[in-house]
Amino acid sequence: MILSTKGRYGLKAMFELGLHHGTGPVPLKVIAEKQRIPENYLEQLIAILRKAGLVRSVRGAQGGYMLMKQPENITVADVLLTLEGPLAPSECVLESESSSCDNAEKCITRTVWEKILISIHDVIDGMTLQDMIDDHQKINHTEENDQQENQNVKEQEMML
Amino acid sequence: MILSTKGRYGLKAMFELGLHHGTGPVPLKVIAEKQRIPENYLEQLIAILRKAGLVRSVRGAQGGYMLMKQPENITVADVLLTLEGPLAPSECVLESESSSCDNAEKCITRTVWEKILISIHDVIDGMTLQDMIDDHQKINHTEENDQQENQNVKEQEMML
DNA sequence: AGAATACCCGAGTAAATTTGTCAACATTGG
DNA sequence: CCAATGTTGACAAATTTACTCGGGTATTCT
Ligand code: FES
Ligand code: FES
Repeated sequence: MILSTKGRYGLKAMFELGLHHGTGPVPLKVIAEKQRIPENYLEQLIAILRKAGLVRSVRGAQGGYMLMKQPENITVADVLLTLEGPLAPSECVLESESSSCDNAEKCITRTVWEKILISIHDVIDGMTLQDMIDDHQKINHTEENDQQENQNVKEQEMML
Repeated sequence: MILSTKGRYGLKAMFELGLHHGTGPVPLKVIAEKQRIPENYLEQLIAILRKAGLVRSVRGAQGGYMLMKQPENITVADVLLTLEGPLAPSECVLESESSSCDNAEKCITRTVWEKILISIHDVIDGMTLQDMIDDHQKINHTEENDQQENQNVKEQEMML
């Protein structure tokens, strides 16, 4: 398994915030309950997201968290990279440390890691919270008005 | 970082075996030295690969390891999945346990993990050891002589 | 003002995983 | 036989994960 609970919980939490976007702050307890995340743990995760500028907080009674930007301007990559760090399969495909491996120019496995990295980023860079919300709406009730470009949905059953 | 050293060392080792394919068994010590892998550790890894039917061993003096199949019939996925287990970003996209998550109908993050999984498999299923060997030959021919300071940062930009 | 609500922060920690190391043994070639 | 090499299982340090806990601070409601 690739991701830790940080990334998984974090994306769930951000999605939950996206659902309530524009309707005031959402208390941590609500996020934790709805997405079934240990509240004390989520506290830590959302602190990271806050410091990264993805969410902002409102203190005091009736406070909570809200998205800092519009859901269409927050990508899955923003969330996952913030919480998990680089999703590179190996050190040598990180920008930070390009000289960690000794014979990088001859190491052919490096090109494998690069291709995996690019492939992952194709997915997570190209998907925003708004895309997730749209998918969710479409699944929950498939009537409604909106007829816009079907960009990436491929009608796979989401079970149940 | 996604992969552990198991997968990284393992793919290096398999690549090394691919280079020597058809020329008799390669001792563990040679693989370890050429790919700079702790020999005692590689011992464990190659045992896994042997049990998975990817390599076979020749005991005794002048013994060593060799690929069980042709390099073009061994994919990167074969190696990585053997050593790392499923590369799924989350439990819920494993065939083994599809009902592990309780409210899968509301969970839109699952589709994200599915897309990442598919994307990774597009890469690793479609690449064989022979592909890696071919790439290696090509690189050695083009920059045969000198060891230049290469900036691979350019390739990072491609992933957008 | 005072109480309730809710974020903020740093410590601690048990369990799991990773990344090896080591020793004894089995097999083969010369 | 002897040396080279694979086979196996045990052990363990270091790191990471996935939390828990306790006190502190800011804000709002009455
Ligand atoms: S593993 Fe990093 S360059 Fe080969
Ligand atoms: S995380 Fe598994 S279904 Fe949502």
